[in-house]
Amino acid sequence: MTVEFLWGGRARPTRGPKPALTLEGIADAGLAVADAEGLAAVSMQRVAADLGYTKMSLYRYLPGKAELVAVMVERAVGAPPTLTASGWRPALEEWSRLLLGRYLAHPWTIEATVGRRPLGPYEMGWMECALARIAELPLTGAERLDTIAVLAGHGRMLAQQAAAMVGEAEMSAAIAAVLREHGERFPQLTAALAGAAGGGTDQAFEYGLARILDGVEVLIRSRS
Amino acid sequence: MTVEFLWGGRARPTRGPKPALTLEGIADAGLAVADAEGLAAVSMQRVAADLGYTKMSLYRYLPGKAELVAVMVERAVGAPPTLTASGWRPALEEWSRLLLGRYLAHPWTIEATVGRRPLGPYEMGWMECALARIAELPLTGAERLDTIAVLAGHGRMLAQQAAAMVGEAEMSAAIAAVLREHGERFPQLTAALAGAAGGGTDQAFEYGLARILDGVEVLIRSRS
DNA sequence: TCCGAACTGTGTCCGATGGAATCAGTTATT
DNA sequence: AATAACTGATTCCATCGGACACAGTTCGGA
Repeated sequence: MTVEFLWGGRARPTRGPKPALTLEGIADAGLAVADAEGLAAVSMQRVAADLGYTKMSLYRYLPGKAELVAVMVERAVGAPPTLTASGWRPALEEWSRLLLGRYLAHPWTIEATVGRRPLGPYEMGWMECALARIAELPLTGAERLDTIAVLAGHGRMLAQQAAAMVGEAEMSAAIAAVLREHGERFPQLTAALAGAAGGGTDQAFEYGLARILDGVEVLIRSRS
Repeated sequence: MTVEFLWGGRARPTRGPKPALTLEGIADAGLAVADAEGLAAVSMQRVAADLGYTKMSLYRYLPGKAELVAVMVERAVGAPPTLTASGWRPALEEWSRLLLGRYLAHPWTIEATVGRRPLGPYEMGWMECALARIAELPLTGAERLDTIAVLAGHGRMLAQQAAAMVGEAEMSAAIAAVLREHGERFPQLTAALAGAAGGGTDQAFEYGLARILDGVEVLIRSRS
Protein backbone atom coordinates (compact mmCIF):
# COMPACT_ATOMS: atom_id res chain seq x y z
CA MET A 1 0.00 0.00 0.00
CA THR A 2 0.92 3.59 0.47
CA VAL A 3 2.90 3.03 3.63
CA GLU A 4 5.44 0.71 2.02
CA PHE A 5 5.66 3.12 -0.87
CA LEU A 6 6.46 6.07 1.38
CA TRP A 7 8.91 4.24 3.59
CA GLY A 8 10.36 1.49 1.44
CA GLY A 9 13.43 2.29 -0.58
CA ARG A 10 12.66 1.94 -4.25
CA ALA A 11 15.42 -0.13 -5.84
CA ARG A 12 16.37 1.14 -9.24
CA PRO A 13 16.29 -1.79 -11.64
CA THR A 14 19.22 -2.26 -13.92
CA ARG A 15 17.78 -3.76 -17.06
CA GLY A 16 15.53 -2.16 -19.62
CA PRO A 17 15.42 1.36 -20.98
CA LYS A 18 16.41 4.28 -18.83
CA PRO A 19 13.33 5.76 -17.16
CA ALA A 20 12.53 9.12 -18.64
CA LEU A 21 10.79 10.36 -15.50
CA THR A 22 11.51 10.34 -11.79
CA LEU A 23 9.14 10.01 -8.87
CA GLU A 24 10.26 13.37 -7.57
CA GLY A 25 9.70 15.02 -10.91
CA ILE A 26 6.19 13.65 -11.13
CA ALA A 27 5.39 14.72 -7.60
CA ASP A 28 6.74 18.20 -8.26
CA ALA A 29 4.60 18.50 -11.37
CA GLY A 30 1.54 17.52 -9.36
CA LEU A 31 2.59 19.90 -6.63
CA ALA A 32 2.81 22.74 -9.11
CA VAL A 33 -0.67 21.99 -10.38
CA ALA A 34 -2.06 21.83 -6.86
CA ASP A 35 -0.39 25.08 -5.87
CA ALA A 36 -1.68 26.87 -8.95
CA GLU A 37 -5.17 25.45 -9.34
CA GLY A 38 -5.97 23.42 -6.27
CA LEU A 39 -5.96 19.74 -5.45
CA ALA A 40 -9.05 19.07 -7.55
CA ALA A 41 -7.08 20.01 -10.68
CA VAL A 42 -4.55 17.27 -9.99
CA SER A 43 -5.41 14.32 -12.18
CA MET A 44 -3.19 11.67 -13.71
CA GLN A 45 -3.94 13.08 -17.13
CA ARG A 46 -3.14 16.61 -16.13
CA VAL A 47 0.13 15.79 -14.42
CA ALA A 48 1.25 13.55 -17.27
CA ALA A 49 0.31 16.15 -19.85
CA ASP A 50 2.31 18.80 -18.02
CA LEU A 51 5.31 16.50 -18.19
CA GLY A 52 4.74 15.77 -21.86
CA TYR A 53 3.81 12.13 -21.36
CA THR A 54 0.70 10.01 -21.36
CA LYS A 55 -1.35 9.21 -18.32
CA MET A 56 -0.45 5.56 -18.06
CA SER A 57 3.26 6.27 -18.04
CA LEU A 58 2.91 7.53 -14.50
CA TYR A 59 1.75 4.13 -13.32
CA ARG A 60 5.28 2.86 -13.98
CA TYR A 61 6.41 5.03 -11.08
CA LEU A 62 3.34 5.11 -8.86
CA PRO A 63 0.85 2.41 -7.90
CA GLY A 64 -2.03 4.89 -8.02
CA LYS A 65 -3.20 8.38 -7.38
CA ALA A 66 -3.24 7.97 -3.61
CA GLU A 67 0.50 7.42 -3.64
CA LEU A 68 1.02 10.45 -5.86
CA VAL A 69 -0.83 12.64 -3.41
CA ALA A 70 1.06 11.11 -0.51
CA VAL A 71 4.40 11.93 -2.10
CA MET A 72 3.15 15.41 -2.97
CA VAL A 73 2.23 15.98 0.65
CA GLU A 74 5.61 14.81 1.83
CA ARG A 75 7.37 17.21 -0.50
CA ALA A 76 4.99 20.01 0.43
CA VAL A 77 5.53 19.78 4.17
CA GLY A 78 9.20 19.31 3.50
CA ALA A 79 12.04 18.33 5.74
CA PRO A 80 11.56 19.12 9.43
CA PRO A 81 13.17 22.38 10.49
CA THR A 82 15.95 23.00 12.95
CA LEU A 83 14.45 25.09 15.71
CA THR A 84 16.63 27.98 16.76
CA ALA A 85 14.62 29.34 19.68
CA SER A 86 15.72 28.35 23.16
CA GLY A 87 13.31 27.24 25.83
CA TRP A 88 10.39 24.94 25.34
CA ARG A 89 7.79 27.64 24.82
CA PRO A 90 9.62 29.72 22.22
CA ALA A 91 10.59 26.50 20.49
CA LEU A 92 6.99 25.32 20.29
CA GLU A 93 5.95 28.75 19.07
CA GLU A 94 8.59 28.66 16.36
CA TRP A 95 7.58 25.13 15.41
CA SER A 96 3.90 26.06 15.19
CA ARG A 97 4.57 29.12 13.09
CA LEU A 98 6.80 27.21 10.72
CA LEU A 99 4.16 24.51 10.37
CA LEU A 100 1.52 27.12 9.68
CA GLY A 101 3.81 28.62 7.08
CA ARG A 102 4.06 25.29 5.27
CA TYR A 103 0.30 24.91 5.34
CA LEU A 104 -0.22 28.41 4.02
CA ALA A 105 2.32 27.87 1.26
CA HIS A 106 0.43 24.77 0.10
CA PRO A 107 -3.15 25.07 1.30
CA TRP A 108 -4.25 21.92 -0.53
CA THR A 109 -2.25 19.78 1.87
CA ILE A 110 -5.08 20.14 4.34
CA GLU A 111 -7.71 18.54 2.17
CA ALA A 112 -5.13 16.00 1.06
CA THR A 113 -4.61 14.84 4.63
CA VAL A 114 -8.14 14.22 5.83
CA GLY A 115 -9.19 10.72 6.64
CA ARG A 116 -7.07 7.73 7.48
CA ARG A 117 -3.67 7.75 5.88
CA PRO A 118 -0.13 6.72 6.71
CA LEU A 119 2.39 9.34 7.79
CA GLY A 120 5.51 9.88 5.77
CA PRO A 121 9.07 10.28 7.02
CA TYR A 122 8.95 14.06 6.85
CA GLU A 123 5.74 14.28 8.83
CA MET A 124 7.17 12.04 11.51
CA GLY A 125 10.28 14.15 11.45
CA TRP A 126 8.23 17.21 12.29
CA MET A 127 6.72 15.40 15.25
CA GLU A 128 10.12 14.22 16.33
CA CYS A 129 11.71 17.65 16.28
CA ALA A 130 8.90 19.14 18.36
CA LEU A 131 8.98 16.27 20.86
CA ALA A 132 12.71 16.73 21.28
CA ARG A 133 12.15 20.20 22.68
CA ILE A 134 9.65 19.15 25.33
CA ALA A 135 11.22 15.86 26.32
CA GLU A 136 12.49 17.23 29.62
CA LEU A 137 9.17 18.70 30.73
CA PRO A 138 7.26 17.00 33.53
CA LEU A 139 4.75 15.52 31.10
CA THR A 140 3.88 11.94 30.30
CA GLY A 141 4.48 10.54 26.85
CA ALA A 142 0.80 10.81 26.00
CA GLU A 143 0.71 14.39 27.19
CA ARG A 144 3.68 15.32 25.05
CA LEU A 145 2.05 13.74 22.02
CA ASP A 146 -1.27 15.39 22.74
CA THR A 147 0.40 18.77 23.17
CA ILE A 148 1.95 18.82 19.74
CA ALA A 149 -1.23 17.32 18.30
CA VAL A 150 -3.24 20.24 19.63
CA LEU A 151 -0.74 22.70 18.23
CA ALA A 152 -0.69 20.98 14.84
CA GLY A 153 -4.48 20.89 14.80
CA HIS A 154 -4.62 24.57 15.61
CA GLY A 155 -2.30 25.36 12.72
CA ARG A 156 -4.29 23.19 10.37
CA MET A 157 -7.52 24.84 11.35
CA LEU A 158 -6.19 28.32 10.80
CA ALA A 159 -4.61 27.43 7.49
CA GLN A 160 -7.90 26.01 6.35
CA GLN A 161 -9.69 29.09 7.56
CA ALA A 162 -7.18 31.31 5.78
CA ALA A 163 -7.47 29.33 2.56
CA ALA A 164 -11.26 29.29 2.65
CA MET A 165 -11.56 33.04 2.83
CA VAL A 166 -9.16 35.22 0.95
CA GLY A 167 -8.19 37.35 3.88
CA GLU A 168 -10.98 37.29 6.44
CA ALA A 169 -12.71 40.04 4.50
CA GLU A 170 -14.48 37.48 2.37
CA MET A 171 -15.51 35.57 5.45
CA SER A 172 -16.92 38.65 7.04
CA ALA A 173 -18.61 39.52 3.78
CA ALA A 174 -20.20 36.11 3.34
CA ILE A 175 -21.30 35.88 6.94
CA ALA A 176 -22.35 39.49 7.00
CA ALA A 177 -24.53 38.97 3.95
CA VAL A 178 -26.33 36.15 5.70
CA LEU A 179 -26.51 38.06 8.96
CA ARG A 180 -27.99 41.04 7.20
CA GLU A 181 -31.02 38.89 6.47
CA HIS A 182 -31.11 36.58 9.48
CA GLY A 183 -29.18 38.65 11.96
CA GLU A 184 -31.90 38.68 14.54
CA ARG A 185 -31.48 34.95 14.99
CA PHE A 186 -27.79 35.34 15.85
CA PRO A 187 -27.38 38.36 18.09
CA GLN A 188 -24.20 37.16 19.79
CA LEU A 189 -22.56 36.35 16.48
CA THR A 190 -23.55 39.73 15.11
CA ALA A 191 -22.16 41.48 18.15
CA ALA A 192 -18.91 39.54 18.13
CA LEU A 193 -18.34 40.18 14.45
CA ALA A 194 -19.12 43.84 14.87
CA GLY A 195 -16.44 44.09 17.53
CA ALA A 196 -13.94 42.11 15.46
CA ALA A 197 -12.38 44.72 13.25
CA GLY A 198 -10.69 42.25 10.91
CA GLY A 199 -7.67 41.23 12.93
CA GLY A 200 -6.68 38.72 10.30
CA THR A 201 -5.38 35.19 10.28
CA ASP A 202 -2.14 35.95 12.06
CA GLN A 203 -3.92 37.46 15.02
CA ALA A 204 -6.31 34.51 15.33
CA PHE A 205 -3.41 32.09 15.13
CA GLU A 206 -1.38 33.90 17.75
CA TYR A 207 -4.37 34.11 20.04
CA GLY A 208 -4.97 30.37 19.98
CA LEU A 209 -1.27 29.62 20.21
CA ALA A 210 -0.92 31.79 23.28
CA ARG A 211 -3.96 30.22 24.96
CA ILE A 212 -2.77 26.67 24.33
CA LEU A 213 0.75 27.32 25.55
CA ASP A 214 -0.56 29.22 28.55
CA GLY A 215 -2.54 26.13 29.38
CA VAL A 216 0.50 23.91 29.04
CA GLU A 217 2.42 26.28 31.26
CA VAL A 218 -0.28 26.07 33.93
CA LEU A 219 0.00 22.29 33.90
CA ILE A 220 3.78 22.35 34.11
CA ARG A 221 3.82 24.83 36.98
CA SER A 222 1.32 22.70 38.87
CA ARG A 223 3.83 19.87 38.79
CA SER A 224 6.99 21.60 39.88
CA MET B 1 -25.28 28.93 -5.15
CA THR B 2 -25.19 26.80 -2.10
CA VAL B 3 -25.68 29.66 0.31
CA GLU B 4 -29.05 30.67 -1.06
CA PHE B 5 -30.05 27.03 -1.09
CA LEU B 6 -29.18 26.57 2.57
CA TRP B 7 -30.73 29.78 3.78
CA GLY B 8 -33.50 30.55 1.33
CA GLY B 9 -36.92 29.12 2.01
CA ARG B 10 -37.89 26.77 -0.77
CA ALA B 11 -41.44 27.62 -1.86
CA ARG B 12 -43.51 24.59 -2.64
CA PRO B 13 -45.04 25.07 -6.10
CA THR B 14 -48.69 24.35 -6.48
CA ARG B 15 -49.01 23.15 -10.04
CA GLY B 16 -47.82 19.93 -11.55
CA PRO B 17 -47.64 16.43 -10.11
CA LYS B 18 -47.03 15.91 -6.44
CA PRO B 19 -43.31 15.47 -5.79
CA ALA B 20 -42.57 11.93 -4.79
CA LEU B 21 -39.45 12.86 -2.84
CA THR B 22 -38.48 15.50 -0.32
CA LEU B 23 -35.21 17.29 0.18
CA GLU B 24 -34.97 15.95 3.69
CA GLY B 25 -35.60 12.40 2.53
CA ILE B 26 -32.89 12.65 -0.09
CA ALA B 27 -30.45 14.12 2.41
CA ASP B 28 -31.24 11.39 4.92
CA ALA B 29 -30.64 8.71 2.30
CA GLY B 30 -27.28 10.26 1.52
CA LEU B 31 -26.55 10.55 5.20
CA ALA B 32 -27.27 6.87 5.68
CA VAL B 33 -24.90 5.96 2.87
CA ALA B 34 -22.19 8.22 4.29
CA ASP B 35 -22.60 6.80 7.78
CA ALA B 36 -22.44 3.24 6.54
CA GLU B 37 -19.82 3.41 3.81
CA GLY B 38 -18.18 6.79 3.96
CA LEU B 39 -18.56 10.00 2.04
CA ALA B 40 -16.89 8.56 -1.05
CA ALA B 41 -19.77 6.13 -1.47
CA VAL B 42 -22.25 8.99 -1.75
CA SER B 43 -22.99 9.51 -5.40
CA MET B 44 -26.11 10.76 -7.09
CA GLN B 45 -26.67 7.33 -8.55
CA ARG B 46 -26.24 5.60 -5.25
CA VAL B 47 -28.55 7.88 -3.32
CA ALA B 48 -31.18 7.78 -6.03
CA ALA B 49 -30.98 4.00 -6.27
CA ASP B 50 -31.43 3.66 -2.52
CA LEU B 51 -34.58 5.71 -2.83
CA GLY B 52 -35.80 3.67 -5.79
CA TYR B 53 -35.48 6.49 -8.30
CA THR B 54 -33.13 7.48 -11.06
CA LYS B 55 -30.19 9.76 -10.69
CA MET B 56 -31.62 12.70 -12.55
CA SER B 57 -34.72 12.83 -10.39
CA LEU B 58 -32.64 14.26 -7.60
CA TYR B 59 -31.78 17.30 -9.66
CA ARG B 60 -35.41 18.36 -9.33
CA TYR B 61 -34.72 18.93 -5.65
CA LEU B 62 -31.05 19.85 -5.62
CA PRO B 63 -28.98 22.04 -7.94
CA GLY B 64 -26.02 19.69 -7.65
CA LYS B 65 -24.02 17.40 -5.47
CA ALA B 66 -22.45 20.21 -3.48
CA GLU B 67 -25.86 21.20 -2.20
CA LEU B 68 -26.68 17.62 -1.31
CA VAL B 69 -23.57 17.37 0.81
CA ALA B 70 -24.29 20.74 2.39
CA VAL B 71 -27.76 19.64 3.45
CA MET B 72 -26.35 16.34 4.69
CA VAL B 73 -23.86 18.20 6.84
CA GLU B 74 -26.54 20.42 8.27
CA ARG B 75 -28.65 17.44 9.24
CA ALA B 76 -25.61 15.64 10.62
CA VAL B 77 -24.50 18.42 12.93
CA GLY B 78 -28.12 18.94 13.85
CA ALA B 79 -29.82 21.65 15.80
CA PRO B 80 -27.64 23.49 18.33
CA PRO B 81 -27.99 22.14 21.85
CA THR B 82 -29.25 23.85 24.96
CA LEU B 83 -26.34 23.94 27.35
CA THR B 84 -27.26 22.95 30.89
CA ALA B 85 -23.96 23.59 32.65
CA SER B 86 -23.60 26.84 34.56
CA GLY B 87 -20.51 29.00 34.36
CA TRP B 88 -18.60 29.81 31.24
CA ARG B 89 -16.04 27.06 31.59
CA PRO B 90 -18.39 24.13 32.24
CA ALA B 91 -20.60 25.47 29.47
CA LEU B 92 -17.75 25.53 26.97
CA GLU B 93 -16.72 22.06 28.06
CA GLU B 94 -20.23 20.78 27.54
CA TRP B 95 -20.42 22.50 24.18
CA SER B 96 -17.11 21.03 23.05
CA ARG B 97 -18.05 17.53 24.13
CA LEU B 98 -21.39 17.71 22.41
CA LEU B 99 -19.73 18.94 19.23
CA LEU B 100 -17.21 16.14 19.40
CA GLY B 101 -20.08 13.71 19.82
CA ARG B 102 -21.69 14.94 16.63
CA TYR B 103 -18.43 14.60 14.76
CA LEU B 104 -17.89 11.10 16.07
CA ALA B 105 -21.42 10.08 15.17
CA HIS B 106 -20.83 11.19 11.57
CA PRO B 107 -17.11 11.16 10.91
CA TRP B 108 -17.55 12.00 7.23
CA THR B 109 -18.67 15.51 8.13
CA ILE B 110 -15.02 16.42 8.59
CA GLU B 111 -13.97 15.66 5.04
CA ALA B 112 -17.22 17.21 3.85
CA THR B 113 -16.33 20.53 5.47
CA VAL B 114 -12.81 21.16 4.20
CA GLY B 115 -12.20 24.05 1.90
CA ARG B 116 -14.29 27.11 1.35
CA ARG B 117 -17.97 26.62 1.88
CA PRO B 118 -20.91 28.54 3.27
CA LEU B 119 -22.16 27.81 6.78
CA GLY B 120 -25.68 26.60 7.30
CA PRO B 121 -28.20 27.79 9.89
CA TYR B 122 -27.45 24.94 12.27
CA GLU B 123 -23.71 25.54 12.17
CA MET B 124 -24.22 29.20 12.91
CA GLY B 125 -26.60 28.22 15.66
CA TRP B 126 -23.83 26.20 17.30
CA MET B 127 -21.56 29.22 17.19
CA GLU B 128 -24.30 31.41 18.57
CA CYS B 129 -25.08 29.20 21.53
CA ALA B 130 -21.42 29.03 22.53
CA LEU B 131 -20.94 32.77 22.14
CA ALA B 132 -23.95 33.40 24.35
CA ARG B 133 -22.20 31.76 27.26
CA ILE B 134 -19.03 33.83 27.03
CA ALA B 135 -20.60 37.15 26.13
CA GLU B 136 -20.01 38.62 29.56
CA LEU B 137 -16.33 37.71 29.76
CA PRO B 138 -13.74 40.47 29.45
CA LEU B 139 -12.88 39.43 25.90
CA THR B 140 -13.11 41.31 22.64
CA GLY B 141 -15.42 40.11 19.91
CA ALA B 142 -12.51 38.69 17.95
CA GLU B 143 -11.23 36.88 21.02
CA ARG B 144 -14.61 35.33 21.67
CA LEU B 145 -14.80 34.14 18.07
CA ASP B 146 -11.25 32.82 18.16
CA THR B 147 -11.90 30.99 21.41
CA ILE B 148 -14.76 28.92 20.06
CA ALA B 149 -12.87 28.46 16.80
CA VAL B 150 -9.97 26.90 18.66
CA LEU B 151 -12.33 24.64 20.58
CA ALA B 152 -14.16 23.61 17.42
CA GLY B 153 -10.89 22.96 15.67
CA HIS B 154 -9.72 20.83 18.54
CA GLY B 155 -12.87 18.75 18.37
CA ARG B 156 -12.54 18.39 14.63
CA MET B 157 -8.96 17.25 14.90
CA LEU B 158 -9.74 14.64 17.47
CA ALA B 159 -12.73 13.34 15.58
CA GLN B 160 -10.58 13.01 12.50
CA GLN B 161 -7.92 11.27 14.50
CA ALA B 162 -10.48 8.94 16.01
CA ALA B 163 -11.99 8.15 12.65
CA ALA B 164 -8.65 7.57 10.99
CA MET B 165 -7.60 4.93 13.48
CA VAL B 166 -10.17 2.61 14.87
CA GLY B 167 -9.42 3.26 18.47
CA GLU B 168 -5.84 4.45 18.82
CA ALA B 169 -4.73 0.83 18.78
CA GLU B 170 -4.54 0.90 15.01
CA MET B 171 -2.62 4.13 15.13
CA SER B 172 -0.13 2.70 17.55
CA ALA B 173 0.05 -0.43 15.43
CA ALA B 174 0.62 1.44 12.18
CA ILE B 175 3.15 3.79 13.69
CA ALA B 176 4.75 1.03 15.70
CA ALA B 177 5.21 -1.04 12.56
CA VAL B 178 7.07 1.82 10.94
CA LEU B 179 9.02 2.61 14.08
CA ARG B 180 10.07 -1.01 14.38
CA GLU B 181 12.02 -0.54 11.19
CA HIS B 182 13.03 3.12 11.38
CA GLY B 183 12.80 3.65 15.11
CA GLU B 184 16.34 4.86 15.48
CA ARG B 185 15.48 7.92 13.41
CA PHE B 186 12.70 8.90 15.81
CA PRO B 187 13.87 8.33 19.36
CA GLN B 188 11.60 10.93 20.96
CA LEU B 189 8.56 9.60 19.16
CA THR B 190 9.42 6.08 20.18
CA ALA B 191 9.87 7.11 23.78
CA ALA B 192 6.65 9.11 23.89
CA LEU B 193 4.64 6.29 22.37
CA ALA B 194 6.17 3.78 24.75
CA GLY B 195 5.04 5.90 27.67
CA ALA B 196 1.58 6.41 26.21
CA ALA B 197 -0.29 3.34 27.33
CA GLY B 198 -3.25 3.86 25.00
CA GLY B 199 -5.21 6.51 26.81
CA GLY B 200 -7.66 6.73 23.96
CA THR B 201 -9.43 9.51 22.15
CA ASP B 202 -11.36 10.75 25.14
CA GLN B 203 -8.23 11.32 27.14
CA ALA B 204 -6.53 13.19 24.33
CA PHE B 205 -9.60 15.34 23.84
CA GLU B 206 -9.92 16.15 27.50
CA TYR B 207 -6.25 16.99 27.71
CA GLY B 208 -6.43 19.54 24.93
CA LEU B 209 -9.72 20.91 26.16
CA ALA B 210 -8.28 21.48 29.63
CA ARG B 211 -5.17 23.17 28.25
CA ILE B 212 -7.14 25.52 26.00
CA LEU B 213 -9.60 26.51 28.73
CA ASP B 214 -6.77 26.92 31.22
CA GLY B 215 -5.24 29.33 28.77
CA VAL B 216 -8.47 31.25 28.42
CA GLU B 217 -8.74 31.39 32.18
CA VAL B 218 -5.25 32.84 32.44
CA LEU B 219 -6.21 35.58 30.04
CA ILE B 220 -9.44 36.37 31.85
CA ARG B 221 -7.75 36.52 35.26
CA SER B 222 -5.12 38.86 33.86
CA ARG B 223 -7.90 41.31 33.03
CA SER B 224 -9.85 41.39 36.24
C1' DT C 1 -65.33 22.30 -18.66
C1' DC C 2 -61.39 22.50 -21.08
C1' DC C 3 -56.77 23.96 -22.35
C1' DG C 4 -52.38 25.46 -21.64
C1' DA C 5 -48.74 26.23 -18.38
C1' DA C 6 -46.05 24.34 -14.92
C1' DC C 7 -44.15 20.56 -12.93
C1' DT C 8 -42.77 15.57 -12.44
C1' DG C 9 -39.55 11.58 -13.25
C1' DT C 10 -36.94 9.17 -17.07
C1' DG C 11 -33.75 8.21 -20.89
C1' DT C 12 -29.97 9.55 -23.55
C1' DC C 13 -25.77 11.71 -24.14
C1' DC C 14 -21.37 14.00 -22.90
C1' DG C 15 -16.60 14.86 -21.02
C1' DA C 16 -13.54 13.60 -17.42
C1' DT C 17 -11.93 10.53 -14.01
C1' DG C 18 -8.84 6.37 -12.16
C1' DG C 19 -7.26 2.23 -13.64
C1' DA C 20 -6.54 -2.76 -16.25
C1' DA C 21 -4.71 -5.10 -20.05
C1' DT C 22 -1.93 -5.30 -23.87
C1' DC C 23 1.58 -4.13 -27.16
C1' DA C 24 5.89 -2.73 -29.57
C1' DG C 25 10.26 -0.94 -28.77
C1' DT C 26 14.67 -0.54 -25.90
C1' DT C 27 18.51 -2.14 -23.00
C1' DA C 28 21.58 -4.81 -19.91
C1' DT C 29 22.91 -9.37 -18.67
C1' DT C 30 24.14 -13.99 -20.06
C1' DA D 1 23.86 -12.68 -30.38
C1' DA D 2 19.93 -14.03 -27.63
C1' DT D 3 17.01 -13.51 -23.89
C1' DA D 4 14.72 -11.43 -20.19
C1' DA D 5 13.34 -7.22 -18.19
C1' DC D 6 11.79 -2.86 -18.49
C1' DT D 7 9.92 1.28 -20.90
C1' DG D 8 6.06 4.33 -22.68
C1' DA D 9 1.86 4.26 -25.60
C1' DT D 10 -2.57 2.54 -27.04
C1' DT D 11 -6.96 0.82 -26.23
C1' DC D 12 -10.67 -0.17 -23.36
C1' DC D 13 -13.77 -0.01 -19.26
C1' DA D 14 -16.83 1.46 -15.29
C1' DT D 15 -18.15 5.36 -12.86
C1' DC D 16 -18.69 9.99 -11.89
C1' DG D 17 -21.46 14.71 -12.18
C1' DG D 18 -24.37 16.94 -15.07
C1' DA D 19 -26.97 18.98 -19.63
C1' DC D 20 -30.86 18.28 -22.29
C1' DA D 21 -35.04 16.71 -24.36
C1' DC D 22 -38.98 13.99 -23.60
C1' DA D 23 -43.65 12.04 -22.13
C1' DG D 24 -46.79 12.03 -18.48
C1' DT D 25 -49.31 14.56 -14.64
C1' DT D 26 -51.76 18.21 -12.31
C1' DC D 27 -53.65 22.74 -11.28
C1' DG D 28 -55.23 27.63 -12.47
C1' DG D 29 -57.66 30.61 -15.38
C1' DA D 30 -60.91 31.16 -19.08
